[in-house]
Amino acid sequence: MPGRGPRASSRDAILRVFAEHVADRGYADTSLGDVAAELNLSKGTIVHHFGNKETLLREVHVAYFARRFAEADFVHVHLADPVSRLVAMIYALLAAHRDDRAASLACLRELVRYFDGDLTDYVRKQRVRYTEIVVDILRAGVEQGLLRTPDPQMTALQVFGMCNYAWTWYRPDGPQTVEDIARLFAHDILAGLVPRPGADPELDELVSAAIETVRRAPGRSASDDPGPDHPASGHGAPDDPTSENPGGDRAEPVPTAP
Amino acid sequence: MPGRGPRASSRDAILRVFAEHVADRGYADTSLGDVAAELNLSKGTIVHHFGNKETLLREVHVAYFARRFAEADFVHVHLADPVSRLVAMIYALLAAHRDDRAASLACLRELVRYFDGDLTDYVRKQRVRYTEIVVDILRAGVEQGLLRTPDPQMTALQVFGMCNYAWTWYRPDGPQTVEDIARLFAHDILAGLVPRPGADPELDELVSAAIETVRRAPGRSASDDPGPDHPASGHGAPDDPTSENPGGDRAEPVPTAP
DNA sequence: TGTTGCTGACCGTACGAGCGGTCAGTTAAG
DNA sequence: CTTAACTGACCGCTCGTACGGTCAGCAACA
Repeated sequence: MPGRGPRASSRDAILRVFAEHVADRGYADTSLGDVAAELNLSKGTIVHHFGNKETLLREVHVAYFARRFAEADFVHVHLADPVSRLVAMIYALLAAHRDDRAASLACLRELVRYFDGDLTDYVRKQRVRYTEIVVDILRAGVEQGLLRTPDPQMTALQVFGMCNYAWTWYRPDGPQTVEDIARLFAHDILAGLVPRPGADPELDELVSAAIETVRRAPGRSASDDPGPDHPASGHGAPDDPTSENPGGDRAEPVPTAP
Repeated sequence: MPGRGPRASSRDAILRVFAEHVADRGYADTSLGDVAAELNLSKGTIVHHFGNKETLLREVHVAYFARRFAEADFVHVHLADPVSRLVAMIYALLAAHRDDRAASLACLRELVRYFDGDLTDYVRKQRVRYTEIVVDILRAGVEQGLLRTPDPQMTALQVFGMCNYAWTWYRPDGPQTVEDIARLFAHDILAGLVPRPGADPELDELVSAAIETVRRAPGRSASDDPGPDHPASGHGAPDDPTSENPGGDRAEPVPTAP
């Protein structure tokens, strides 16, 4: 127990346990009382720190996407060609299931809560921005003749689906490692399931190399590593979390996924 | 209002409205009182018919899978080769988002409730069986040299993911039709995103033909058509819904998805 | 050095709303 | 008359939230 620590802020701990509960039970079935009890805190303390339950979920979500954006930045810095970047994004999305489990599941389970304007527009912007990163990769690949798709937006949703749906079946102690899964998914979607005579072995190497690049990224494997302070570089978070887009229209012209 | 109809069983109406509420709000946030009010019924009536809330969800789930199994039967009867069958299954899964919206969303949203033994083993068996249908198609394709994947089980999960995740972004009034989406997804996963010189145009025809076959299936377009009484043919439901597998182990060796 | 006063993390209780579920009774069809 | 759909009041419970109060640490001041 924190034992009324000397200014020991319980914020992070509350956020962590709350995310775990949401990941395991879902938002509606997560009780603040249970979270408080697990931390030997009073329910009132949680309210003191965050105000209400919804804010907790929002903070989990914002932090999760900050980590994903930092990851995307890393990918763009260390990998140049669109195909490698796409593989890396697939791997990153799948690896989050293992390395950022609680937040990943919490966000994916409760994803639908961000549709009806329940949560801040900032969260919506994060989702749109993240989707655009992958769409841009696909579009660049098509322009360079390295990829082929008549609708990058739609294909991005396909990629998000095959990765994000993993939360329903992926288990860290399963037979396949995340790297195995990423390699298979990337190969399937890049080379296709229909075999062709002139299948180039270079593709397998490219896939493995891209995965390895991200896997060896600094600040990995430490599961409770909150990641670098996500410097506001290329794909940094849009605007500011505190500013409530005034008069922002609720219409969502382009579907987003992650 | 049904006006205390002549033996007019409200069962189906309750099930329908309940599924819609779960699809829109999720199971935990669905109130039996709200469902009853929408039907001008008393909450007690719902309990009278179904016993409790969990049973309602289970019945929605069982009915949903019965429809999917009937669909899979149709596919196997009318399409012979594994590639066409795979395309048809992709299309069927996507089309359910449009033609069987409420039940699809309800099942996909609350999918995770079937992991911890909350619901009957029968529901679990349905999921496993459905997964096996697609795995078998993939395996047959590999054996006949028409498909290539080192791990049919994993690839099946990939396919389920890209289809089922559509519930998070698909809107019936969106720019693309379900047929467009299915065609794109099928082509992407079959031919791959990396273009190859000798891309055969036959594949596009095969994809379109398979989709068209399922689209023209009898008993379609009538949205509230409960479908044929899913005759217990090849892929019929496993065992009996009422029999509670005694001593069934909770272990789920192979992950399932839909 | 002693004291004073402020800040903020934290507690404990209370409250009101809403939930799933119960049950005795009513109504109408067969 | 029997049966079953249905009602509406009711119970027990859980939850999010509100709020008054406690106490440790710290800084300013005498």
